[in-house]
Amino acid sequence: MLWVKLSRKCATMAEPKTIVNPLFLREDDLRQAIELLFFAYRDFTARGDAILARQHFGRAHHRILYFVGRYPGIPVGDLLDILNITKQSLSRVLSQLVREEYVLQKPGTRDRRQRLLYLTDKGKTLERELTSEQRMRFAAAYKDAGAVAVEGFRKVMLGIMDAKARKRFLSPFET
Amino acid sequence: MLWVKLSRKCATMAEPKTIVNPLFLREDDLRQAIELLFFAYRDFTARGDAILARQHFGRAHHRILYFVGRYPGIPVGDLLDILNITKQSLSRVLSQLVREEYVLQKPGTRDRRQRLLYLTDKGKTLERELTSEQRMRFAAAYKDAGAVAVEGFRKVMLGIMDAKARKRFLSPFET
DNA sequence: CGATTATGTCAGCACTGTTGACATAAATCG
DNA sequence: CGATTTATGTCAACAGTGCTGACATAATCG
Repeated sequence: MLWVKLSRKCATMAEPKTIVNPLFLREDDLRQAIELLFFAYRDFTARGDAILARQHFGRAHHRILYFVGRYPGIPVGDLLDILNITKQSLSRVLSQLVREEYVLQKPGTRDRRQRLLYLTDKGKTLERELTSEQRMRFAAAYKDAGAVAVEGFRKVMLGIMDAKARKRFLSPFET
Repeated sequence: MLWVKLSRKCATMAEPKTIVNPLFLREDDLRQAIELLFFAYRDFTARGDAILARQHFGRAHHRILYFVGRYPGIPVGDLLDILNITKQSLSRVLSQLVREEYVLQKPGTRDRRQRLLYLTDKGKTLERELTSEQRMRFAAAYKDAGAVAVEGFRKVMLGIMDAKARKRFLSPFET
């Protein structure tokens, strides 16, 4: 549309970056960082949302499928910690996934209060469909960017996360 | 909570990268990438959401304030392009911001159909409060990660974005 | 002038997150 | 054992955000 006019105003957005002093972070660099994250996340999630809409599902369904697939047998409480939402929010979506047989619940053996979560075959299929698009996206981006860039990406993302999440990410065996 | 137990199960997440199978490594790297983006975005937006909740606002309000602050005088259509939402979705939030005097609308001079958007002082204040937290987050992350990592982050994020958005980001003068 | 464009609005629906209240079963502690 | 805590679930209400569909106005354009 009026992207040309708009673009004139954001000329600084794409000026050649010859980063001289990393400690002197310009306002514009930080704005650009915010926008990179915004646009990347926006496009990263867009196709998954479209797939989910077919099933009358939303992004929350994908998140559950993803993390249950990632940690088969995960208790509900751990999932809540990962997602940082209330049990009521989780319950609505999770019970739907259980009812429609994407997710299976088994009582815990050590602690029989727990409901351990597993993907059914149906759940695995949908999870794969959703996540594979995102993996391909990262595979392409990683390949284009190169190993050094990937390590840089990792560092910056870890720096953006809260200390708690970063700690978990880096030393999962820690109490 | 049960993070210890969970952690046992996600051992692959942080195991030293000495595993031989290259296919497994690749899969795991990509999963890790997805999770880095998820956790970073989750924590990146959390504090802003809390601030917005005070004003009975949501993330959409922040996005409008942000981009109007970024491109003063932006027409509504351009904002729609940036946000990738429908005019109805935008309108609900934008008219609220206009009504409560965070955003000012002026008819365009060249094209009087357009409503050019500007932040009021009130809007600037709130935008600054919201964005400054995010800028500080990136400032700290960038500082810790170093210049090389920042460039890597940029590359990967650009690779994740859709080609259209990447093009705009990289060559804003292009038609 | 007729068609298109920029913008707005009303209505309805769906997903997702919140708070508050209440409930059950199992583990834990004194 | 009995009291308490923990893990989980559920009902209800409310708010924010995105969508579709339909309709409206004013300005621009050919």
